[in-house]
Amino acid sequence: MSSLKSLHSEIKCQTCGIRQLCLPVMLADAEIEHLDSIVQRKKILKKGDFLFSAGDDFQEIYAIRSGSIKTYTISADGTEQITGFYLPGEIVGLNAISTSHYPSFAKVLETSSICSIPFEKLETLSRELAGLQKQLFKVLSGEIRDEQELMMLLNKKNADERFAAFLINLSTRFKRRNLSGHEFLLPMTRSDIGNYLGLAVETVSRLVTRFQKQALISIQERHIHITDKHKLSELAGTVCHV
Amino acid sequence: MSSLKSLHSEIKCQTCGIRQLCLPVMLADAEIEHLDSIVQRKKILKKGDFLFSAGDDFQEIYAIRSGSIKTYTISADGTEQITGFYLPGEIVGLNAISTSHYPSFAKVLETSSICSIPFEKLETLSRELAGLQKQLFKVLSGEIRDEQELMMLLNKKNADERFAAFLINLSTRFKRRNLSGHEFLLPMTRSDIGNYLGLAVETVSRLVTRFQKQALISIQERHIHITDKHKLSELAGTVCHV
DNA sequence: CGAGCGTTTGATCACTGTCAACCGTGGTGG
DNA sequence: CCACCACGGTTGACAGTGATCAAACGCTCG
Repeated sequence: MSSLKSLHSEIKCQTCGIRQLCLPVMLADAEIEHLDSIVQRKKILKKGDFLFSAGDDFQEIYAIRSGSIKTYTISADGTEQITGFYLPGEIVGLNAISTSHYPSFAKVLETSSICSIPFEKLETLSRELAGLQKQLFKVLSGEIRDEQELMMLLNKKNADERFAAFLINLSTRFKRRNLSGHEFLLPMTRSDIGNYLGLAVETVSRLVTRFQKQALISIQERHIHITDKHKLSELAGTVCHV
Repeated sequence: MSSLKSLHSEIKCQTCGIRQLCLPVMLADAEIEHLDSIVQRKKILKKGDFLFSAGDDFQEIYAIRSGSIKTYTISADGTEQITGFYLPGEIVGLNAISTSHYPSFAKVLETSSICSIPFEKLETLSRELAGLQKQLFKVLSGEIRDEQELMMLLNKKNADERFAAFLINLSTRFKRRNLSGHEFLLPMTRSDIGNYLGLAVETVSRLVTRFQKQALISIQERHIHITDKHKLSELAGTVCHV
């Protein structure tokens, strides 16, 4: 236990491998120390654990250090709607600020290491550190923007284009984390993908097989290899930057 | 001209009819004066005018005083996607913070009075006024949340439910502005509605006529009267709070 | 080893998009 | 002043994409 604690206390924003993706990105070393002093490391969470549930009191936001999370809401009639997948360096819980209760569930998709940040303290600190405030605004604004892009996707694109866009998006995000953008592990099930993209599981499954036949990708279970990123990007209606 | 100027200078956050919906909501009187000092009143804008276009340098965010705005993006293949409609007291331009360029167009739907707020100054001021910072965070967070709700709508609901939800949403927002929630003017065309909801114009038109036959609403041109809010809410999959 | 979940594949069907035609209105120019 | 056009809106006929229903298979985990 003490060894575990010492292990955790070794984790610091200053030395965190993904700090350039996370809140510290615009801060000087001395400022990062301030931020670090209010960040709490959490235990490692396992698949199926909840970061928070809809209705819980909003106290903190969460930064993913490793692993992945899905957030989803449940509507009156019980249907689940996945609102996002979160990768290392991304912040979860921002949609709770406006109402002081989390409006969604956050479920861990695979063993993950999470930092929790008390939001009141973060607010206070960001009044002292202009760079921190700026970054917070950027993260919030970026999330709005991402969702607007997703809206366009759901409104105007067919199944092929949605799935292609989804894969390209994931690829881009993995790459930004210095992981391969061509070969990675899907953290979510086909069913999750379908739910997120507004498609039936069966449709996603058919897309997987068809995209393989068309030599755009090759998949074994969750392990995906993007073999023709250019065509995939074209399909997605975005420009390929590799 | 001087009379126009004096007219404009009379407009102040302190006495603005919608200040309890807008940024000043959590501020003390003295603090509102600070805010007011950085807010610029703009000329009255007319239908078809642009607040900003995609690609423009991001300098300021805009608060609607009266009238209405639509924001939309244009994708590579030229299709337009409306991302939101904005009513008095709502803030436009927040999705530009993360990239320093507006990612969308903002077009005026009817003669509107708009306040513009230089964002850098607002950022600085919000480091002094905790209430202002809090409200900014809330507005940003609220926008994320609204969009997630919209996502659910686009992903999981059929045409009837989408249109019902759209009307209920508008009704609620008008009511919060002390306008009638039962009778109001739609600021946008059928085509806009369809674009926003991911439906063809023809489908929207058919919905209008069918909802009238079902005695849920009655519409003359843009003038809508919600006659059975309860059933409409049920259809929308939300709970009716009237 | 069995149960349950995740995945795949096939057959069918319906919602909604697309195409087409038409009406009314408002604006423009000859 | 009128003719014309552009635009917003409505209605009908038809077709296609993707949902739904059904069944079967392979993993994983208790």
